[in-house]
Amino acid sequence: MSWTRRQNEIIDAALRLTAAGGLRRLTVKNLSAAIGVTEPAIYRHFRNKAEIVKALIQRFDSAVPAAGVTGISGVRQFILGRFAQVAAAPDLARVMFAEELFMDDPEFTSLMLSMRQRHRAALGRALAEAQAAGEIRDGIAADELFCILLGPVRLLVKQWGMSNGAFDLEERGGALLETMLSLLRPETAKRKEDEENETENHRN
Amino acid sequence: MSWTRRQNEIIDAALRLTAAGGLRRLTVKNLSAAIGVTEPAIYRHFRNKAEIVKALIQRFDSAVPAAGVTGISGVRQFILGRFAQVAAAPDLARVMFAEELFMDDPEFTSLMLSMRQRHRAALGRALAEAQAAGEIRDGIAADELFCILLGPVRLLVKQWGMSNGAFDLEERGGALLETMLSLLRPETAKRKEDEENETENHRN
Amino acid sequence: MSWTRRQNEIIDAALRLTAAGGLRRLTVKNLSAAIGVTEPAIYRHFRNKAEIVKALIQRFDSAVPAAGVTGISGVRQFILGRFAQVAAAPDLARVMFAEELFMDDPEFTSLMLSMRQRHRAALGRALAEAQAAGEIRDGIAADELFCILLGPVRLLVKQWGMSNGAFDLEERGGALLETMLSLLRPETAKRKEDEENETENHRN
Amino acid sequence: MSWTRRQNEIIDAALRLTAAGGLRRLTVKNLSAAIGVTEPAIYRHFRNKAEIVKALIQRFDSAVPAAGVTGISGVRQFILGRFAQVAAAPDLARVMFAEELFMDDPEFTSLMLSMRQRHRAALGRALAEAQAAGEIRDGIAADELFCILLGPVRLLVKQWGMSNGAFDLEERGGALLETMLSLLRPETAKRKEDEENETENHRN
DNA sequence: AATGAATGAGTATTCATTCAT
DNA sequence: CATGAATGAATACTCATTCAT
Repeated sequence: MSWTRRQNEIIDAALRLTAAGGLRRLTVKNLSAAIGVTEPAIYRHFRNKAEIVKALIQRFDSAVPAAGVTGISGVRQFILGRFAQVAAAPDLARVMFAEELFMDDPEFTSLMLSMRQRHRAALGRALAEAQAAGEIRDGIAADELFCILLGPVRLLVKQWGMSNGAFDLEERGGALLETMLSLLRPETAKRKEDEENETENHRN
Repeated sequence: MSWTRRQNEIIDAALRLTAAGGLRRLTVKNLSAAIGVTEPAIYRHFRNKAEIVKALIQRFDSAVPAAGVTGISGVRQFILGRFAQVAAAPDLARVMFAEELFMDDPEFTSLMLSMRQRHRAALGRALAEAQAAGEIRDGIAADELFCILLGPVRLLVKQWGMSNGAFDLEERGGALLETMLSLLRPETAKRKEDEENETENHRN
Repeated sequence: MSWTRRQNEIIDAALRLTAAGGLRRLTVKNLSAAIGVTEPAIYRHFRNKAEIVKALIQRFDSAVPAAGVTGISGVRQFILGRFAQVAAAPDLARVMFAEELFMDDPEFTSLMLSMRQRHRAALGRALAEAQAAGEIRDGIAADELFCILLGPVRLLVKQWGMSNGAFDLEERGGALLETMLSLLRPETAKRKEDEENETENHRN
Repeated sequence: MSWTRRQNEIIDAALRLTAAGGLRRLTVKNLSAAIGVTEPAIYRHFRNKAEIVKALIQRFDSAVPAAGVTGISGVRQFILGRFAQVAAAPDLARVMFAEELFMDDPEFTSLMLSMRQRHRAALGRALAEAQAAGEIRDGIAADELFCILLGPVRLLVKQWGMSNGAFDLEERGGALLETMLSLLRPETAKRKEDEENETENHRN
C-alpha cells in the first residue's frame, strides 16, 4: 500500500498531533485543522479514522529495518535503531503504545499481530544466526527470547516517555542492551576453557 | 483510604465493565446503569470519573504483595502473583496499559509513578537480598534489573491480552520467569568455585 | 420576620459565598458545605433556595437606615451610608445587584419593589423636607428626584465593583453626592451662597 | 466582525429567547430548537455559548450611535436612543444587567469595559462640546457627569423592566432627560432663558 | 435537627461521520 | 478535491430537591 501525497500529509499531521498531546488530541477536527482543510476533506483520503491510526502505526513501524544485517550485530542494529528512532522523535514514543489503547478493537489487534510477527521474524532470523554463531546461548525458545529482549526495551521506552525524556534514552538503552546480551551469551563463550555445558533451563 | 460498601460496589462494576469491553465502556452512564442507579448518584460516592479509575487501579494494584517474602522466592512470588492476578481478571489488565489515556491528569500520573515506585522498591529489596544470597548475579544496576525482569512480564501479559487469552498465561509466564532467573543466576553458582568476579557489564 | 440562629448562619454563609464568587457560587451544596452540614439540612431552615436569596437581599437592605434624621442631612446620611456599607463589605456590592439576575422571577420582583418603595419613602420624606426648607429646588417630581439621586449612586457602586475597588468609593461617592446636591439646590438659594460654596463644588 | 446569515439567525433566536424568558431560558438546547437544528449544529457557528452572549450584547450595543451629532443634541440623541432601543426590545434589556453572570469570564469583562468606554467616549465628546457651547455648566468632572447622566437612565430602565413595562419608558425617559439637562444648564444661561423653559421642565 | 442516598431535569460540549453542492 | 451545514450519539457533570431514617 502506498500513500498519496495528501494521505502522507495527513499521516504526518496525525503523527505531530499524537506526539504533541497524546492520542486524545488525534481527532478528525484537529487533524483537518492541522492541514488546513475541513473535516469532510479527510474522508476523501481515508475511509475512517481507524484507517488513519493504522497508517500511523505502520508508518512508525516501517522505519524499523525489517531485514538486513544478520547475527548479533543485526540484533544490536534492530534494537538500537528502535531507541534511536524514538529518541529522534521523542513524543512519538506515545504512538508506539497507541496499540494498548486499541487492544480491544479487533481491526487493530490483527494489524498489531502482523506487525509483531514481522518483528519477530526479523529478529528471530538474526537471533537464530547469533545462536548458530555461538554468540547467544542455545536452549531458549524463540518466543521467550523475543520477550526477554524486547520487553525491557519497551519498558525503558515507556519509562522514558513518562519521565518526559528525563534521561538519555540511547545511552541507557545501549547499556541495557549490552547487559541483556551479556546475560544471553553462552557460558562457554564467557569462559572459553569451559567444557561443562550445563543447560540454562533450570526450571523447577 | 477505605471504601464504603457503595464505593466498592461501584469499583466492582467498573471492574466488570472494563473487563467486558475495555476502558471505552467505562462511562458514568454504564457504571450507574450497572449498579442500578442514576448517573448523579455516582457522584455521591466519587468526586470524579478519574477518582473511580484511580480506585480501580489501586484495587488492581493492592492485590500485589508489596512486601513479605524475601530473596529470590519473593521475586518469584511477586511476578507469579502478577500473572495470576491478570489471568484472574483478564481484561482488567488493559487498565494497566491505559496510562496514556490519563497522561494529562497530573494526579493520575503521580499515582502511577508512586505505584511503580512501590513495585520497584518491593522488587528491589527482594532482588538485593537475592544478590546478597548469591541467587542473582551481582553487578547489574537495580534499574536495569527491574527493566529486565518486568519488561518481559509486561510484554507477555500484553501478548496474552491481545491474543484474547489464547495461551495459558500462568504456565508460559512461569516458564519465562524461570528462564530469566536462570539467566540472572551468578556464574559462580553455576560453576562451583569461581574466584574471578568478572563483571557482567560488558558495555562497549 | 425574625430568623433563628441557624437561619442567620445560613444567610451569613450565603453572603460570604456570593461575595467571594458571585451568585453563581451560591448553590445549596456550597452553602451546606460552608456551614458544615449536608444539603438536606438546609431545607430544615428554608423552604427554598429562593427564600434564602430573599433573606439575603433583605439582610443587605436592612442595614440602610429606613428613617431617622430628616431634611438634607437625612439625604446625605442615607446616601453616604450606602457608600459606607458597600465599601465596608466590598464584595457585597455584587449582592446589591443580585436583583438584576432575578428580574424575571415574580417572587423577587415584588420583594424588590417593596424594598424600593421603602427606600423611596424614606428618601422621599427627607427630600420633601429639604424642598420645604429650601435646600432642594422645587418643581421636580419625587420619582425623578429619586432616580436622579440614586441612579448615579448605583452606577458608581457598580463601577467600583467591576473595577475591583480600584478607587476610594466613599471619597468619590461623597464628591458625587455634593455635586448632585449642588445641582439640585434652588437657584435663588444658590445665588446667595455662591461665593462660599464655589470652591467646594468646582471639581474637575 | 460580521456575521453569517446563520449566525444572525442564532443571535436573533437568542434575542427572542432572552426576551421571552430571561437569560435563564438562553440555553443551547432552546437555542437550537428555536432555529430548528440540533444542538451540535450551533457549534458550527459559534465556538461557545459565551460567544453567542457576546454577540448578543454587541448587537444590542451596536444600535447605539457611537458618534455623530454633537453637542447637547448629541447627548439627547444618545440617551433617547437608549430608551427607544430598550423599549423596542424590552426584555433584552436584562442582558445589559447580567454582567454579574459572566463576571468571571475575562473576555466578557473586557468586552463590557470596552463598551462602557466607547459610551463614555462618545458621550464625553458630546458633553465637552455642550460645555464649550455653554449648554451645560462647567466645573463638573467628566466622570461625574457621566454618572449623573447615565445613572438615572439605567435606573429608570431597570424600574421599567421590573415593572414589566408598566409605564411608557420613552415618555418618562424623555422627561427625566430634560429635567437632568435643565439641572445641568449653566446658571447664567438659565437665568436668561428662564421664562421660556420654565413651563416645560416643571412636571410634578 | 440532621443525614445518607438518591433523583429528574438539565448543562455545555465533543466526536466521527454524512450529504448535497 | 473540497466545503458548508448538519447530525446522532455520547460525554462528564451540576442543581435543587426529596425521602426514609
